[in-house]
Amino acid sequence: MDVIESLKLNIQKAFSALGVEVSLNDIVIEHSKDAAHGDYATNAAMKNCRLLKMPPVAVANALIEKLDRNGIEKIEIAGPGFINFFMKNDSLQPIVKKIINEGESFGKGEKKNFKVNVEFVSANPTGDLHVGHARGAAIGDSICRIMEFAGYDITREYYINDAGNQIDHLAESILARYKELLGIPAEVPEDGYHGQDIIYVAQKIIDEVGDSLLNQDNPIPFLKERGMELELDKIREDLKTFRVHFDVFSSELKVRSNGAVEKELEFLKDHIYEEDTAKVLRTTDFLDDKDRVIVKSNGDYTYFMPDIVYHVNKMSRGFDQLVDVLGADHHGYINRMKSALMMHGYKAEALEIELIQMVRFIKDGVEMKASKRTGDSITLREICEDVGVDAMRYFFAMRAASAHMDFDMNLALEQSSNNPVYYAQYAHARLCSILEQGKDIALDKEASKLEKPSEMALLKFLANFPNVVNDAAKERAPYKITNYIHELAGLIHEFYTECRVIDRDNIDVSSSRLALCKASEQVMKNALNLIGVNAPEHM
RNA sequence: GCGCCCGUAACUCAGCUGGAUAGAGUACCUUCCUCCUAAGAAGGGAGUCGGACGUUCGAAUCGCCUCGGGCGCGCCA
Repeated sequence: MDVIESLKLNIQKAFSALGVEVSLNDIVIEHSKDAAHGDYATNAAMKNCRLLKMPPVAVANALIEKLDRNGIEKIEIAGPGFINFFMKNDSLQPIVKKIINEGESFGKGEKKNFKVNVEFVSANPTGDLHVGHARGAAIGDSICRIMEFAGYDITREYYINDAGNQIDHLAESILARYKELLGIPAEVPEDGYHGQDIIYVAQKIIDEVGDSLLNQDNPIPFLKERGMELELDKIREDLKTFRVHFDVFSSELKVRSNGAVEKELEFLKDHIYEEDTAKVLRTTDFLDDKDRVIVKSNGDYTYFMPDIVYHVNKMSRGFDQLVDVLGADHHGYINRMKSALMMHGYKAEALEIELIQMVRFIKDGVEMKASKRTGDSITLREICEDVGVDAMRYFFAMRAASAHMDFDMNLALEQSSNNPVYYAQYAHARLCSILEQGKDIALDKEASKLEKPSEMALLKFLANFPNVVNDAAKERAPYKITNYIHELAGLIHEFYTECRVIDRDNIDVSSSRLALCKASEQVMKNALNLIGVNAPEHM
């Protein structure tokens, strides 16, 4: 059991001895920010003073009379009623052994037997992934890594909107480029795609089938299918570079096949009314503030209709929860989709939507507008080449998804050494270097010689990693991992500065410190992996 | 007009299930490499936590109001 858990139990028992039962969840142990406040502190006395009908400080005094002093050096009452714990060194040292033994599993949560489907990116296969997709990809993938590590059963899913008319526009655009490349005058339609990648696709098709399409009455169906495949291939390639993989690619066409939409309409009929000749879904019966048209007067479906089918399809595959990672401009969509699922008897919580706020890319003080249509968008590929995948992923994982963010291109492009990702990676590389040089010295897994402030601070922080993982998973908040990484790097650098690790005249201490290096290196690597950033051994 | 997100140091942002002196990076100013990676460390200046009221032992954090910025509110996708 870790130190924090045992402190909680200790306090709970003390409350019992005073005749009050307090839930473990109501006892909060926090790391003291200031060393003068000890190693750990609790506000339990203040929080529960009403139960005992005594002033906070009196409760604190009564509590500490009842506390078990095992492993505790000193207990103090401070301020308005905080109880500060000063731990004995040997109650903090055992974490080193635990980390080294568990290795890359340290921090993993228990299997939760809870299946979650996370859908993210889902960019239309009509052009290269651009930089606007990057944040969603980085955060979506990090959420998956963190939740998986915390013990959830995760399926990563990409939804391909291959049924809409954007695929027609794609085919027409490719056809125009195809003709151009063959020397036949043609123009990309106004509402088509004007990006460079379309020319690439057209060339690829020429390589495959030559000019044979010119003789066909209607080459559009072929171009739709082949063009989409080629676009998807590029997207998969870019995602791979970005260290993102998907378990499932779902096709809208497939989801809609076999009359699935008609069946869904039939299922929903009690919630549908007609207005003129359109069909409207009464989502206001649930969470929405407005009813939604699902079948237009002309008989076409609105985009909402197949999306309902898709979400019901996902639920029917046995997931306990769906998570959609969407751009913040989709927030109006949350309640209508939840409402539709509730018509199927699912709880509102069955679907959670993670909104990703817009990123502004600033270069030379001017915002760069990324547009797929105009062709002058910045692609994910080129920015990864310039900035590097590590920096991109770290940067995006650094901020809460809900926060608007500015991406300073100049900083990212010109001064990569200023990027905080290097601070963390450098800490890792330093440790690796020391471990390499001290590899002939046996590690003292008991870490019995650790006592310096920077050593003890590091120990406490390492021990907290599993809690941080759990919290980040529960909140679907990768930035909490990134914050942890940053702070851990700081503690490692402080330790490095204060404590000379390899000292051939003092092998005992070296041995303990090397074990601490190993444990710190392991936790740093585990944490970086959760946000998809490499932990280099040399820099 | 209605709804969602945001407003914290010069800049970019943490901190928000209420807790001790509000933090980090960048930028600026001092120090520190005969010694395991100076892509580092130590220290300094920098704040009416947008504003007002309320809830209470205690509010950056919760509630209401208000101001400012972004985004939604289609028989578009």
